[in-house]
Amino acid sequence: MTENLSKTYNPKEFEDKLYKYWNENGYFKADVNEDKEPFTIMMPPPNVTGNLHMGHAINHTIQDILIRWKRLEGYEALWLPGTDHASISTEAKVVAKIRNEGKSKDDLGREKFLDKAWEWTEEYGGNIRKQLRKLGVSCDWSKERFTLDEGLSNAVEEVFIRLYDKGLIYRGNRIINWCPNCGTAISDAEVEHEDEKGKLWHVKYPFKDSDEYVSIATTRPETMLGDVAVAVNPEDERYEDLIGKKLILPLVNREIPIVADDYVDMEFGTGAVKITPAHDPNDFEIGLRHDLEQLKIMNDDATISSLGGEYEGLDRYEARKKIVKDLENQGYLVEIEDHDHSVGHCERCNETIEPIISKQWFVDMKPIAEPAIKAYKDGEFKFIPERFGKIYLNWLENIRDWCISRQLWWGHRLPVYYCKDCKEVIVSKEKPEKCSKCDSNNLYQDPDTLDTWFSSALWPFSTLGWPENTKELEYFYPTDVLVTGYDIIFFWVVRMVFSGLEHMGEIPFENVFITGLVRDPKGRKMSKSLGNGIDPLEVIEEYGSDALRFSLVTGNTPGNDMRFHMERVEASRNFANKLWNASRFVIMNLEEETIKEDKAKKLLEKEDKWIISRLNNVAKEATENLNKFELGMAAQKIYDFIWNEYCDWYIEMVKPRLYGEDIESKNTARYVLLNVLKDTLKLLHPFMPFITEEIWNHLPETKDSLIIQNWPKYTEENNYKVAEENIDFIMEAIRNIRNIRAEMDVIPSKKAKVIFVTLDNDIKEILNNGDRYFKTLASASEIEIKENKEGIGEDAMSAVVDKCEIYLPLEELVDIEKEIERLEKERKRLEGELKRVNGKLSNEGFVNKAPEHIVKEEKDKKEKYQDMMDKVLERLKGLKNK
RNA sequence: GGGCGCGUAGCUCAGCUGGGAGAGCACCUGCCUUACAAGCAGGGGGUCACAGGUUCGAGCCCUGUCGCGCCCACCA
Repeated sequence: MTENLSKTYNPKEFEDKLYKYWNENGYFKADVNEDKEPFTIMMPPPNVTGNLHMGHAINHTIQDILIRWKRLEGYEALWLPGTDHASISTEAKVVAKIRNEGKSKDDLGREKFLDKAWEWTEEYGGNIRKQLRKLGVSCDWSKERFTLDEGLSNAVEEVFIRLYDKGLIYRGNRIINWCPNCGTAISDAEVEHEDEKGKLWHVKYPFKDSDEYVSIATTRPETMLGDVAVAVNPEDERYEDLIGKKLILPLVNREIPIVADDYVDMEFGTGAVKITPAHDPNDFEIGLRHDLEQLKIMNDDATISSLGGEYEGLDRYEARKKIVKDLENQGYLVEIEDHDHSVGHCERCNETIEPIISKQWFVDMKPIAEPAIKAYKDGEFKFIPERFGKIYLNWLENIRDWCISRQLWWGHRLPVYYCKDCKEVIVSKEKPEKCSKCDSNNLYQDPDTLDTWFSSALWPFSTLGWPENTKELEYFYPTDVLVTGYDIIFFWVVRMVFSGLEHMGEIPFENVFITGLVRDPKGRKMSKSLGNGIDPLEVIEEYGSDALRFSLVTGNTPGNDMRFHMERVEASRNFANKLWNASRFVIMNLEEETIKEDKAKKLLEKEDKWIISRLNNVAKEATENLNKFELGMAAQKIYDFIWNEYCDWYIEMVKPRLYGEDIESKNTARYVLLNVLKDTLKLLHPFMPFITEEIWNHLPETKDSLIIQNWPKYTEENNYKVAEENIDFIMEAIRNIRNIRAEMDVIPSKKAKVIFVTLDNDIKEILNNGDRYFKTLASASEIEIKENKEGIGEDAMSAVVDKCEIYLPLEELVDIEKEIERLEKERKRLEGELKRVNGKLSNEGFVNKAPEHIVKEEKDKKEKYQDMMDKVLERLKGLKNK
């Protein structure tokens, strides 16, 4: 006998306490254990200085459910946590901070800036860890990693060097995406394209030696300062004779040639394109083909460079204005057209991206992408849901080289050294003593750092000790599931796959579980700028972690967005409360005397077998759902079982035995109540870890924690089909009696006699031993079983169920009109059913082609409904004759 | 320009390989029945966006239409 639970469910009383208890007892830990199968999840590392939001909440809840479930199933379940240094966003925050102190990055210098950044990281870095604990995440904190820690930094350098040695990393002048605000290059994935209303300016480019001109169109007139040619399609008859001729670039007065290139679309605009190799990716390519000069007319802060002549120093938009005005004044502007086009913005700061030529480091993606494409096509890993595989493939199949150098300080510095004397490039982890080519010791390190995603791409193996061949790496890699949002498939999933294949020779995970976005109640994205974010911690504070978790995984499916409604959290909380009280009931009914399992099993009654059988099947189905990553479905089934079967029916059915005199029957009921509850707690534990553990610890004979119990398994022995059918009949009969009472306004507390009329021996058998069900659950004063209606007055109320009629003779009643109305409703319902069934059965196609068991089902139904219909009609006839 | 998702009860959403339309909330009626009013019992409410097709049978598969949303793209 144990102490009972407190009177009301109050998650605050135990959630934090239990988390500490689990953690301190080492239940979250996983280590190499050859006796067990590993199950591994790598936590997508949140930004080290970030705060918990709903996106984290849903992701981590899903991961925790999977880990807890697998742990219960007996796997060595590793969930490895960590944080990401998030170079660009952390650096931006630190820059803002020192700006508030009146200084700039350059004032401080690199070293002091990094000191500040580490301070910042330490100050804000703990938050996310604490916040995650509130959610109940059962990850192995002893293995926590940070992308900038020593081991991971070593892995990053190792990868850089290996790829460089293989010729897959190179340095070159390319068009990159430049964010003037962040002051760095960014990758294609970090550019967000938005359609904007813009203008298309048509400008005359006159021929050198005639009054004729070519009209070209541009959306960025300021780039004309860097024009070095005009291109036309070689097939274009309009320009056939003009190829090779020279034009004079307006305002600049530079002589530029007309070149022919297939890229030019004859249909668009005038069919002539200005070529600015330093400021447009296509022009860049054309420039290479035609050996054109690259004139970089813009500085890193988006002002016009010294090559821009009189426009030098102007901001890009001021320059645009002035150039348009000047063109107009000088008669070069033909027309201005409205033109919608897509403009790239910095994913971090939303600044308009400037495509600009720049010397950066790149990863040669084609050879690396191919194995990643093949691995997916070969089914080595899969997406849940599958459709995201298309997105993955589409990205990889159209991939361009990855710009990995960033003009930032917070991050992994490139392991690259340059010789000042001979310009030799030396790639090395340590600074070499002298130049390998000219022996000069005049060496300096590349100031740039690597893209944050370069290090997170290695996460699945760098965290396990790579490049060392550790036993952890051997045991836990590849991991089982990655849980992440669809918004970072390109940033991260893709890069982990090709990195895993390249460096480990194996895919990093077998399944990628894609979660949708959690939106606000109106369906908008939660965002800081809208201020519509809902703080998971506040929800936990009010309703408890279990309630939040449960509402995040029910009622939605992988990859689909969901709206967050507090009402749903409340409903989940109510469910927790329901379970809490049911458990209180069980505990308060347990007494000293217990019953041995084998004896109890011999004494099981119908309802005992029924609930055991139902639990058995729910365990089976929920497990099947979990195996298919259908977490919401699994949760729903467990919910329904607890509330609609265990609470609403089993507990109620068993009450008379608990309050009765038959000790053995009483003890058997206690045995079943307790053991079904225990298994139920195990099933629910992954979803609602706190409440289930708390209840578990209050149950007798539960020495160890729930978190390390065994997951319930389906057994044939616990499958009681007949008991299920019997109890189904009883429930159906009770529902009918209740319905009569409710519809006919018979006060429920008032006891009434119930008469069953049946010729069916099985039903007689069920009823003979079952009057206690009807006495408590249907408020029957007594029940009588007859084989015919003799002696039952027409003024009794009645219902018809399968193979049985039910009568409630009530003296003071009876509103016959109302009773007729009720029976008419039933007649209509049966009529509908019969029509449908008869329709099917009279269809030759159906009878001949449908599977046999389906046809038989329909025939059985027909018989049943017809029988019920006959009885209803007979009753109606009798009533109407009165 | 290409790709994808969604449209089911008043609201938010489930519905697995095609075989009698579900849940939660809201609503109506009656209950403070010694686990739970965060509850119990009963009830109303749906041409599954529309139109075709395949099939004995379609919410589910195919084609098209309409509406909403998302992603990708080097449209000067």
